Amino acid sequence: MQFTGHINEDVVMALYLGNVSVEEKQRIYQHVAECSGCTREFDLYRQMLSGVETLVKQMGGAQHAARLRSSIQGQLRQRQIYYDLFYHALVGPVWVAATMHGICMLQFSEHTPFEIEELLRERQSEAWIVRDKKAMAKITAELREYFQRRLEHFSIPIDWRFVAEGFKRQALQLVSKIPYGQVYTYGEIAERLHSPKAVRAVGQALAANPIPIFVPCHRVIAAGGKLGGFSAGPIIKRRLLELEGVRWPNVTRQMDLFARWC
DNA sequence: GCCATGGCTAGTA
DNA sequence: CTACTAGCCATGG
Repeated sequence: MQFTGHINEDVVMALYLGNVSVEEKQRIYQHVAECSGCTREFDLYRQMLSGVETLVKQMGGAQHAARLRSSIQGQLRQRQIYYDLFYHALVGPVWVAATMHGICMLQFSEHTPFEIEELLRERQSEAWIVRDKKAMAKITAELREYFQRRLEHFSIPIDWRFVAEGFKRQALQLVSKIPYGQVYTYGEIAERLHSPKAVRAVGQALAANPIPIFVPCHRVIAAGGKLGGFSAGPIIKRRLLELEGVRWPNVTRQMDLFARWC
């Protein structure tokens, strides 16, 4: 067993089974004490394992241990959220986070890792949150390609559990289908949600988009070719549209300059 | 339930 | 063109 810096299943299992040297054990415990993420995580593992012990005793055999172990690992994976920092000159620093179900958050502007973990924990209090460059590599790679204009469609699914059900989710799911480089107005989104007058509500829903870029709310603009708002500010919205090659009309031009879908 | 708040819009001046 | 309205409606306190 090699301790690589953070608590994971292998580390905990090794401790549990006694497969670590005394020095290594000390090193691990010291790290757990210093790293808030690991403290929390280690505690959860410990609770789980004590539960397992009880179960094993009750079931009267170690032969069940393997099955339980894999079942626990499955559950752990379900609660895991990985995150990492991405940077591009066009948008500055960006935090991205994902679960086993897909990408769940993208935050513009600078935050400390601690703040990002807080944000994630607000949305999923039971999550085990780990900064992991490797686990996020596919996502950051696709982002990089997107900003190099070499990628128009992300292959990573979206974890919709982080978006409230109902109108908000409907709006964002619809927006997620707008193709690269095309734009829609708030009114048109409202129409397609069968409540043509809910334009402001659409704005509210988009304002609460936890995953901009992946859910391309920047492709929704105001009526008459106006830019409309953006949670991270109009400059970034405009840059994203320009990156995607959207022809920017001045206000005198007609809406039909925009490409359409449907 | 009531009220305020928006990444809005269409109409009018 | 801009500026100001009065509607509108899903949320959150």
